[in-house]
Amino acid sequence: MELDMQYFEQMEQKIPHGKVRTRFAPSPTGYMHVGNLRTALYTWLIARNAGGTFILRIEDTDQGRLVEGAVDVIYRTMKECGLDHDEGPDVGGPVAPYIQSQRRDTYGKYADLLVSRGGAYYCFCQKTEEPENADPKNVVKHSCSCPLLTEAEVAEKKAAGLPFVVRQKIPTEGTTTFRDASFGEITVENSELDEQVLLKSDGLPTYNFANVIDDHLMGITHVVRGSEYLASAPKYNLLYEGFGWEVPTYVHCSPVMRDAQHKMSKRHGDPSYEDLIREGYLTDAVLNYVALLGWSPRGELAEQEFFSLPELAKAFDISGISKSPAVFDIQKLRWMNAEYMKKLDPQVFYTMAEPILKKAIQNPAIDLKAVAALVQPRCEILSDIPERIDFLQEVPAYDTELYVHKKSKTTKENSLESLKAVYPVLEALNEWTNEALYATLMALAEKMEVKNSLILWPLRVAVSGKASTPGGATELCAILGKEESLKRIQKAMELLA
RNA sequence: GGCCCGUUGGUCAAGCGGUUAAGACACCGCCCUUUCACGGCGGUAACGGGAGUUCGAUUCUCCCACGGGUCACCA
Repeated sequence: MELDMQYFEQMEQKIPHGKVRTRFAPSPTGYMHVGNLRTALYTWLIARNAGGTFILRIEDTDQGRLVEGAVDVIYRTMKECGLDHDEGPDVGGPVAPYIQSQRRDTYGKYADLLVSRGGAYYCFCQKTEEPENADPKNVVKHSCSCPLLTEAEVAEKKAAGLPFVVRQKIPTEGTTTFRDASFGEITVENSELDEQVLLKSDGLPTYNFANVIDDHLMGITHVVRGSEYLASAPKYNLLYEGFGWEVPTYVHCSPVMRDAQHKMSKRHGDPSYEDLIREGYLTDAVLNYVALLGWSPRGELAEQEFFSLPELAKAFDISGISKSPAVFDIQKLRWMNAEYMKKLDPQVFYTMAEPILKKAIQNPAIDLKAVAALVQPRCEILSDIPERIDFLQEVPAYDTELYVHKKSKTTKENSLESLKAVYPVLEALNEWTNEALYATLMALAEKMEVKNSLILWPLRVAVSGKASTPGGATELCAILGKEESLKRIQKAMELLA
């Protein structure tokens, strides 16, 4: 077999050296898992922290799983999150192409190279049947006589058009050791390692092979990935050794769990990044939360909870990555999201809330900006808004028991009396602002010699029909306007009578 | 089942041989108050178990238990 050594030389020459280079290499599934997002974030952070290069590579070697438009989801998500890449399919780069399906020839050539170096062999055996139904207690490693085939026999079979795969050759004795940046040194017996397929019969590489080739040819210095690959890492090391290449730094990350024993999964209805955004979470909050889910800052920053992306880039260090799986706590994310919402510039918040407000409130007399200001500190996620403000559109049917409040010492009876006293006073009020309303009602309370709450509680219930509202009685009246407020008080009095 | 990895309160976690074992979310209580919320203050709650090593182990070693990962021509 003839090998084009010049080709390999050319490829080697393209590889950039001397700088940290990381890559996020998703396979296009159509959505971004929270775990994936975290891996992408960490990978980006390692590059940015070191002033290195961040690369986006698409791993689409499984032709049976192609999903329409899935690559766009990746671009959009990365962009939205601010995880910009320096090299990738869309922006190009020195080691293009960045889509694995377009690198098909490369893998084939390197597979041949590895065979010639004794690290792999052509295998003409039949496809392994139904791995899912196999008895896990009785798994057998692949073993066949194909490695014994002479070069002439191989050429003959190939010429005859027999389908074949390329399999990795594993030493029968000894051990293989590799080092992971967070897990440390791990050693396994070579006899435990399977002679895995590197090149499939369709000519495309398996993930295991494509990764090693691409990571090397792209000059990747830090390989960041999920810990599910920890067990196969020794095989990658053998591959690097087989080629005579330098092994990159591995950074394996433990999974994000939905509970103590299950990973987050789309199948179980756990939210993906897009789902969270659709539910009204803020990208920055999600990123902040996810960053701290499995990583924590050291030293001075150990107490800090809020990090912007640049702050994370500055603070990030691999040693802070946790080895054990972390349970995703939506409650804490909600809290963090609420904190981000509160800090938002009111104008920005309004822009985000506007479509929701418009949908919930059709009454043109209501100032949506005022509503936004009221609701901003009182919702944890954007989608909380409708239920908080629906009463502005229409008073919901409510139980008059709402008027009974121990702390305010209100009863249905004294509430009715309060409202009766309030109505004419407000009817006579011309300046319809929160301040004027407040001052007026305070004066009324003083005159009647009752506690503020005896007046304000019934009024708030009367205009909202709710036990809990964003803002107090006078704020609500101010927003509703005089006519609507009086109408609602009138109705409430009828209800109480 | 083999191999690999992990194990600090309900959750995220700090700790890297000597600490009253941080902090955050959640929960509970109190205060503030124009309800709820916000805010302030405080509280409940943890080193999986057993042997070592050591003057001293949450920190180091080993065993066990539990949990996870992996064992595909999927990534």
